[in-house]
Amino acid sequence: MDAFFASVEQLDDPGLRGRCVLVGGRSGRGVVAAASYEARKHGVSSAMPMFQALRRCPQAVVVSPRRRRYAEVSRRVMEAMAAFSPLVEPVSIDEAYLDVTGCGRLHGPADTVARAVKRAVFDAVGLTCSVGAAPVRFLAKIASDVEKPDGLTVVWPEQVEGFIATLPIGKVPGVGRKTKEKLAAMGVSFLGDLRQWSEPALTLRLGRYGRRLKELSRGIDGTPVSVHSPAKSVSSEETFARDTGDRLFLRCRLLAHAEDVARQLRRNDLRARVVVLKVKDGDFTLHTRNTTCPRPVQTAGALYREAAALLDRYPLVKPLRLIGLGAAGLVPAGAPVQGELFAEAESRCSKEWEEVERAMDRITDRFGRHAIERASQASRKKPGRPKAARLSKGGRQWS
DNA sequence: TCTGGGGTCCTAGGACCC
DNA sequence: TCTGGGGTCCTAGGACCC
Repeated sequence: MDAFFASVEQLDDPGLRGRCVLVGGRSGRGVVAAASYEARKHGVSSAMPMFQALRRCPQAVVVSPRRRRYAEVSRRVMEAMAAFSPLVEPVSIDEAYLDVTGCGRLHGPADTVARAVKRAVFDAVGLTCSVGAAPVRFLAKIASDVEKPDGLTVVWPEQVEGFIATLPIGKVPGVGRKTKEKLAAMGVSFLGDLRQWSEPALTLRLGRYGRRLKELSRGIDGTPVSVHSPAKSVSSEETFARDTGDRLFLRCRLLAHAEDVARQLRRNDLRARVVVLKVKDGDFTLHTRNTTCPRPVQTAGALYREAAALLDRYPLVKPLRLIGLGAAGLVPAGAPVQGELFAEAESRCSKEWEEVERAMDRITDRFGRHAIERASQASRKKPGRPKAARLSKGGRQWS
């Protein structure tokens, strides 16, 4: 999709059409999640710090992201694509691969299909997208980027060799800043340049990815378009308005993230074997600490206990910029557990807490995010001492 | 005035097992 | 008699993607 989040905002609010729109946090420490094409003309791009973007484009309207809305539009886009082939692989909220191998008799040649897909997407959601078509997956992706917005680029089989010969190496998916630097030092500027290099030489310098690049340079990409890929991890994190070393505050935020992650686990009927604590120092160095649980956990309480223990063992030499909690080693919630090996009482206790948290989900779904909170979470959005928990007289507002 | 949040995959060392 | 070979799991960091 073209400038997806920004385009959705312009779609929903006609007052934003034709204007510079930046979607992202406005807290001073945020970055641009999406910039409308009007804003891009002023040198703004996504992932740019918001303050920089606003310096380049002071007239821009900053809009907070509405993830739910984008997810809804995304779902309809994916459905529109599914009409062409059962093989649709969403790779992110605004991008998907479509395998139309063997659909020629039904839909016609590649450019015809591509045009039809663009039309179907526009009819479904009223937004433009850019489509790339090629004999192999990675070239289709690169092609989709050639002409934007509202682009359509086909790399026909007989064009593949020429396309690769002059393709800047940095355009290849997986070649980022570091790899590009390494390759530049080797005298490689275009994907085609890799033809001079032997696979062992590339593997020596780039590891497993060297072999992959060698194949790509020959136009070979065996990666299939696969529909089903279950999540391997879920997480929740936040960057603070100001760096902090306040352990009480950090623990409190950790609990909030534990609740968020637990909600995701429940929604997807999963448990986690691994709990990850993520912290970023004021100087941007990132650290993770993880622990493998004796049996998979699902409740916020259990996630929090593990993460808090990791945090307690983490020496806070410098104040932290970010804290996050992740869950990995995901297993289906119904998967068998060697329950008998654990104390009966402990098992019953965690079962009861799972029930409590599911009840909290139902209340949250119905009455909103802050309809119910743990007492320890009330009034704890900033560093400092917690205020006392309270219960209002009518009993309608619980903290 | 200060660089998000959510992911995936790879690497590498150490513990441990047979 | 101075220490193999193959495997898995765990942990931490890093590159990369949208």
